[in-house]
Amino acid sequence: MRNATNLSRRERQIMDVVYARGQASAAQIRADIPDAPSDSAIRALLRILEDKGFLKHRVADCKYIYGAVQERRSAGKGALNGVLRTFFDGSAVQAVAALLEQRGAVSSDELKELSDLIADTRKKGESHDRH
Amino acid sequence: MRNATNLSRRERQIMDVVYARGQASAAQIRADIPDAPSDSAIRALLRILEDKGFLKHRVADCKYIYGAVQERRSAGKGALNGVLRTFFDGSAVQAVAALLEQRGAVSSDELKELSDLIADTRKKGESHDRH
DNA sequence: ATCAAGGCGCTAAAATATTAACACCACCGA
DNA sequence: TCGGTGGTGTTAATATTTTAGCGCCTTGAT
Repeated sequence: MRNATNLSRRERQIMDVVYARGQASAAQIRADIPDAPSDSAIRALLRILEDKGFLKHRVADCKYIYGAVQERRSAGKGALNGVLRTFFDGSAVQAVAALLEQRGAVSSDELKELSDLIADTRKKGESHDRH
Repeated sequence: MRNATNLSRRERQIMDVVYARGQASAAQIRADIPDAPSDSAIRALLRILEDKGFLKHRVADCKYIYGAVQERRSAGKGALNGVLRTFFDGSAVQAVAALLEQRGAVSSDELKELSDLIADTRKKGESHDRH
């Protein structure tokens, strides 16, 4: 019961909302879950997730504001790698291809950014090799 | 109880194995789950997933071989988009950046492929715009 | 001061998910 | 023929998850 793959359905829903929003109160989380249960049910889950070490809270304006313990970007990398492993044979190229083939999913501005990003990375890789 | 986000923990583990392998027997699935329960437990889950419409099976060599109903690539796109939404503000660029910044995650050959892929996509986008 | 509203934790009940035990069948080798 | 092995389904027990109810506290308005 340590890593994120062992979360129950409701626990996952809540973690997803917290990550998507950055941080959130119980009421906000409830609002973002389509078939959400009662307020106290949400709060019970929040306490459980805090016990398990996935969430932490701070008090602001007399409310608990919850945030994830693991950084968003780091959790995102983990999730991304999981998807790559399960659906794309671990291949970033295949995954990006799938993304690009969805018409309109990536704008031409974004394509330019991607292009630059990869060019930069290649440049750095070369200099690193030389070194 | 219709879409993939509503699966229980075991159900998810099994679907992941099936997608990762393409198709699998009960025994193979069991082998790929680290803390797997008994054989009959796995088979019970498999029948449940089939009832729910996520899996189908065929008989080969006196065994049931399970495969996903939704195509791998399509399910992969769904999963990818979910991760983008939750962790990367829906931005493909951010996600690819996260991927690239993991040292060694993407080889220089792969970088070249990505570069070509994006160049192609940009080219097609242009011609489509003109049309 | 009193009352309502909104937040919180605790707890036990209800609902689900997970599991193993058992029964059945086909095949194979002794 | 007679086990043993390796498949399968069904079922009922067990464990976990999910939930609402209740009581407490604080705040703000009457």
